[in-house]
Amino acid sequence: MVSGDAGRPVTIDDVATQAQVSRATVSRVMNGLATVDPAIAERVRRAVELLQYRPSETARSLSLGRTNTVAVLVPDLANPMFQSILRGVTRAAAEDGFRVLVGDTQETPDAERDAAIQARRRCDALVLCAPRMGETDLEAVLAAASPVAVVNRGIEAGAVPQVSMDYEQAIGLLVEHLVGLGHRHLVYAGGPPTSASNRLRGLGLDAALARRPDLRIDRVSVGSTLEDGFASAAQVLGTGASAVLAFNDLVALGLLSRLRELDVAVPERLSVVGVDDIPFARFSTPALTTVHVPQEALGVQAWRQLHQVMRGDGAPGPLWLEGSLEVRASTGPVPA
Amino acid sequence: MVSGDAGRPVTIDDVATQAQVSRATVSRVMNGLATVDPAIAERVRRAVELLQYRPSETARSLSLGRTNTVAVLVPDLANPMFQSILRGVTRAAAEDGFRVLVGDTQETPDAERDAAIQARRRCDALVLCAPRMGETDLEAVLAAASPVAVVNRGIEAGAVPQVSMDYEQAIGLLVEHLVGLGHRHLVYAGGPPTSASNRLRGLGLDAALARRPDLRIDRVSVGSTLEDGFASAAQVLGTGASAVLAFNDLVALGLLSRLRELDVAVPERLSVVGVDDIPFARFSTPALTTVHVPQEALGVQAWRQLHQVMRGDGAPGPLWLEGSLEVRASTGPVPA
DNA sequence: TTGTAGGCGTTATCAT
DNA sequence: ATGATAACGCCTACAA
Repeated sequence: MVSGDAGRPVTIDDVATQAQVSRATVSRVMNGLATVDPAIAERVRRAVELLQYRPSETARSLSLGRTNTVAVLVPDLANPMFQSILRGVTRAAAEDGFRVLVGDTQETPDAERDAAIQARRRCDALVLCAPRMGETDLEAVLAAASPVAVVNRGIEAGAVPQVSMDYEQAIGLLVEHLVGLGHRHLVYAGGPPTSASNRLRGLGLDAALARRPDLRIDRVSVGSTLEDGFASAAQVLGTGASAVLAFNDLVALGLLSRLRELDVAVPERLSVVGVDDIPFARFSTPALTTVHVPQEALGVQAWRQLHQVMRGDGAPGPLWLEGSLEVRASTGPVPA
Repeated sequence: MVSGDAGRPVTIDDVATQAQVSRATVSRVMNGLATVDPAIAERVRRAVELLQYRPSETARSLSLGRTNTVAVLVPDLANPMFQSILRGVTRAAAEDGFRVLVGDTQETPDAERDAAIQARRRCDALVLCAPRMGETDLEAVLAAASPVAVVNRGIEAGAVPQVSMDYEQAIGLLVEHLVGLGHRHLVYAGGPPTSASNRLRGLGLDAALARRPDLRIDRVSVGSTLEDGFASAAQVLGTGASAVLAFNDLVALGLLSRLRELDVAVPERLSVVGVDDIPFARFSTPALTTVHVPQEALGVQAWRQLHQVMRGDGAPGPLWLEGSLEVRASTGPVPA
């Protein structure tokens, strides 16, 4: 696709002619293959330089049967979470000489299946981030688009590489922290009902309740954005809880903003925690207590697992990444 | 790359055999080309369905001479600005049937040139976001990788599609706003010296000074991140200015966080403004006065211009997008 | 309307 | 060590 001065792309044939050798030799030089007479190799290199020859990746792909490209499909490119995962995959894949083709399904589960199959036609592998599609479609995609790695959607299938954040554990850390501060009545400001990661958080709450029967945890459905958090204040305060577990940091920060408007002192009257540890969490007022989630690592590990499968080194088991508690100023002792 | 049950990818030949027709006919049916006998077309479609045939995009690309893919190169995938641009390009390009290959040069100007040429080999076009490379390299890339669109780097070259944010105008809006509140001594917390957009902001300051000779604007070099803003408090306060213009919202919010720790009342003692209107600007304490920048539109317009050139409809002139003032709570009258 | 054959640019096999 | 030649999978004149 890169053209010379004439406008017509310069091909391997042009170089061969210029250097007075065969295409095969040019190819060998370009790929550093086999042993080529140094003098001839030099002649070829000069011709390459002279003509500004760049091999066609498309032709190479066709001949080699691989594109050295991996597709990453996310539900929403605007979500900081998926941006981080995308960055992780991009950087990790680059280390192995792979490029990334990005697809954004814009939160329309119906489009995911086709988008996945479609993306896969041009790439050697696929990373599926938090797919929203149904179980049946997902299985079909996993079969049709293999090799595929799945991020943040716990699935049963054994042979497919997958890496997920252990939100159940994350919630456990937060509940323990709050309990340690004396809180006994909590409220969970939940995320999208269809989200697999929201389900995991719910399991974390269940586990916490099982451990501490004296605990009360109300659950309200809020959403996943700053706006959702902002709008949830009344609902959250209505429960009378002394601490709120937000679905994520965005919700927590949105809520914090509204609480300040309402003159609800945090953490004196209400403790607030989030999940993710996005960069802003440290800079809010008050700074947000949260669980640090290695988002970019999710992408990195997804690629590593995928690459392992592509090399034929067998399928690794599901990988669960754990978070760590970041105690900041938004949590404090339960009000007397 | 999608394989049938046998493991071997199913090709157009397999379908032709199955449907008892020639490859050409299968191709025609797949592309809805020409007029094919309905009965035969149906036979082909059944064969396609039966064999789960998916044409090889690679082979199509080689034959057609285009990939229907555009590369987007950004200095840093972690920067919210570039994420928005990427999203804009991805969505706009998708409407025209194009996919996006993303590249992250990780803020290493030396890597940009090769990355650009490299990315372009697999794609039909290239979007260069705020390239950090030198003028010479840039011109070389523009020539070698055409068609290229450039975002947020004002360049002289006339024929290349480019769209940039008019930061000069943005700064003008902010200065006028502050002047209207009575401020006469401002400080600019500047961004990276090599950044073209930082230079534009400087021009905005110059223009404002030209309009209002009674104004004093100190300039300090701060950076572009939350951390940079946080760390700049002493430097900023040291100037004695009554209002600070931050390079962007990140810097402004980081500064806000630190000012709160220092018990410097905003806006009572110091007014603070940013640039970008990132989602958080609305939710900080106090909410940040800033200029709304249509970041995603930058990406959308870049694609539109690029696509126009690719269609041979001629090169559009440079496009400058303008921001709009968002007055919030972080600015107020100059202290008595 | 359908089929035949050549070409897209590269790599890889096999002679030489 | 080098050069023909045949893939790779698809599209598209051109011929029938």
